[in-house]
Amino acid sequence: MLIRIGFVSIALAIFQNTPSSTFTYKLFQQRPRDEAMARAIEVGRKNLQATQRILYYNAAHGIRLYRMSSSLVPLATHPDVIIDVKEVYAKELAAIGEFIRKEDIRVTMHPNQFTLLNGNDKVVEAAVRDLEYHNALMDGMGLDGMHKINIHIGGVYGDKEKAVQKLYDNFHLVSEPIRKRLTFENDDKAYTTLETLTACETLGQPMMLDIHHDWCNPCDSTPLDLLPRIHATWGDAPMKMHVSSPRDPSDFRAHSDYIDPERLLEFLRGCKKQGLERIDVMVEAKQKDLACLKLAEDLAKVRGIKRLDGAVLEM
DNA sequence: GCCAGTCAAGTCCCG
DNA sequence: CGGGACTTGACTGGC
Repeated sequence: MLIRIGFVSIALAIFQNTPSSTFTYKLFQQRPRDEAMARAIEVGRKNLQATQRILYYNAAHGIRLYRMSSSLVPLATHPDVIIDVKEVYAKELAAIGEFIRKEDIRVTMHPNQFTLLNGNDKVVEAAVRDLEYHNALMDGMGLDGMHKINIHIGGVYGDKEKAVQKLYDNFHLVSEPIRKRLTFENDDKAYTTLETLTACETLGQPMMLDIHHDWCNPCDSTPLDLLPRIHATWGDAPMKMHVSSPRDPSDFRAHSDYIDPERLLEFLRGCKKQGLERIDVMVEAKQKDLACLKLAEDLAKVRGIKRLDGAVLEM
């Protein structure tokens, strides 16, 4: 079984290279419109350059899974601003996409917690706009449907069944190109693995298993019990999952600096036993790329696991 | 150059 | 129903 490990957004090993520089609406309003617009576009370009640099770093370190920042282009979806990212950054996006394909890196994006498809009309409208923005970036990179955009089921609003039904009812608002990329992740408080899986099966979208969220918010079945069904939702695309470790027993939901390989290893062994040929593991840890490489190093010490590259292993 | 406060988003809990 | 917590990294302003 091939295991590819990745990290989120920023490479700490690179000096002063954030892909998430901001330009807030408050500041936007304080300047003449033309100047403010130019500034927003410039910040976006800087973030894309930082992203390109991180991808160089990933290729050099054998890291073939990466979640891009969701704050690449500030204010791109703000109703009063709106930046056509595919047009404005056509050259930059094409170059990044070409590099991603050449180096066989799988990229994903994860709109923030405020992007939900089951809220009120205004919330859903903003969420769809946000998904279109994320999709436009990946489209501009010329990436296929293996590169995913991940969100959560959404709010509960006092009645989970009704709230999930709202998601189903709203799903027609999500365009076909976005559906090719959209995954749903179980969360640490509201929607369990089984509830998320059921929604994914109903909608025909892949399920992103977050194993730490499952520990925080378990259901009657274990992730390994549900693995055949979860795996099936991915179709032709390799299955992807999230892992993080609790920072502290008293602060269980928060992410720690690095990943404790033990509990993950137990899950990976179960995956191997069930015949999975490949799994992509996204590390969510404070130490980002350093935690990703450390996990690869730790897993490589385990008997039966071979490190093929920086963050690529064979089990 | 450091530290505290601000910003942005939507939900959920408390009063 | 209004306000604060939650979350996260970047950034601003005071000293």
